[in-house]
Amino acid sequence: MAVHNQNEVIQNRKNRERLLREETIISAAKKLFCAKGYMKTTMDEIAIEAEISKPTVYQYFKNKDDLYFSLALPILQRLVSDMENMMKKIEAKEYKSGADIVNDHFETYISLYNDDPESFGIFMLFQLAGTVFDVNEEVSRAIGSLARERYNGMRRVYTTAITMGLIKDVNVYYLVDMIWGSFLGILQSLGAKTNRAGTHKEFIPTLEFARDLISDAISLKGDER
Amino acid sequence: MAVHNQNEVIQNRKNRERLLREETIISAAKKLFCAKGYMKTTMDEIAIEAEISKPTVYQYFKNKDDLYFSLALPILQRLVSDMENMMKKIEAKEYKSGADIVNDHFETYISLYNDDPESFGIFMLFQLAGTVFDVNEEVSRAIGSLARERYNGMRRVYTTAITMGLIKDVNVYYLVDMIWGSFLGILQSLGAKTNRAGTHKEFIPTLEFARDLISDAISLKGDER
DNA sequence: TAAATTTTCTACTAACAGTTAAATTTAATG
DNA sequence: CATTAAATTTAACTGTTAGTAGAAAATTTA
Repeated sequence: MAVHNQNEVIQNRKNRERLLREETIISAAKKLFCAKGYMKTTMDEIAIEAEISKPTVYQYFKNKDDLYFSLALPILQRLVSDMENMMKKIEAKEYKSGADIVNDHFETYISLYNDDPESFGIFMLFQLAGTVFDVNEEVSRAIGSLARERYNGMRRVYTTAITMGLIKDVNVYYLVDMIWGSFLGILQSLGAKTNRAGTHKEFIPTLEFARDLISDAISLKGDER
Repeated sequence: MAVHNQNEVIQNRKNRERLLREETIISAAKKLFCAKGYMKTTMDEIAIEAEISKPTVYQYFKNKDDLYFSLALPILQRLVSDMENMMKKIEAKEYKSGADIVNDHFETYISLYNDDPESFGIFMLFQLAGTVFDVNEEVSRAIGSLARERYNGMRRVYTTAITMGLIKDVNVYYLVDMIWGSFLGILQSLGAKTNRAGTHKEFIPTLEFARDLISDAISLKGDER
């Protein structure tokens, strides 16, 4: 009993240490990828930055792409938890209008981006990069399933909003796609214009414009309720 | 005189041959990049596909990135010429409503994408790929200046539409950004979902949804004119 | 036909992702 | 303290591929 317990405790510590080292590698990789770009960063450099040897890096990550796209996973995890929050809020009838919901929806995107623009950029790239990278099947599946979860959840939020009479009876598939697409595209096109994502915040007014336009278009006016 | 003439003729033929070979390389590169992706396509393969040797490829293109992004240039050229057409149409007062303009605007994007989804994908990637690729300064500048030209032109189209009383007095900077962004983002997010850009056309209804929503939001209603 | 010029190709280098296996360290156990 | 087991390092290695230098071939000019 005592021994079994001790084993467990040791195992726990080892797992913790493993996670810690994984984080060390990820943070070293992120620093270098962001500073020098994917192509110019070598696995040897990442190992040195993480203060370990190269073969150890490969014990934690299958290959360079795997490591790169692992940086995008926390973004998706937060997207899912943001969605769950919105779900709770609408079920608790905390939203008083369609505009409330759309505002919240955009707000979660903006704060997510602001908190970690670099990872967000990698996440965006991942969606486009099928033809460019040799993406690890496992990472790809993980990202895909989280994205689906989030997407289904957001659709449910808007469906509920329709049944509650907060917004017009629009096709929620298209609506959710359009909101996400607008955000992505605006970020991307303005990032390209300033030629460095994250340095300028010029996309905020455009996002607000888009948000208000969409929110206006789907909100039920006084005489329509 | 005769000799000079001959020189000229020969020079012309040489230029023609050079362009032809360049096209052969581009078309070989495109075929392979699209089939196997950027990473898995080697310069040797491209050379073989183009029926020349590798150093010859490098006589025509500085490096692999240069070759890759050269595929995106025709897309931008067409974007500019589409813009010029819309400019002519609005100056000739051929647009009868704001919806006409927005429809046309989206339509040019859609047909551009349909005509060559692969190149369009590369073009999209270019905007995001600053941190990934070692982009040639020259190509980068060329793309940047064409994009700016197009963007300024589209803004003028909408400004004219406002003065003509076809649409509401909105901020045209934001409007043009939003339309482009919506298109990009919707394409991108649905491409990610089906996991292969260009194979499915599922984004069309979402685009139509976005188009109608935007067009509705900026159009002057009967009682507002 | 011979010299000059341009184009192309053979054969190479340098860099880097990813691996292997033996040596070393670190920690757990009796 | 000695033994066992696990993880890490060392250091060398393989294989691939972007990019190049210099020879060879083709073409143009005289």
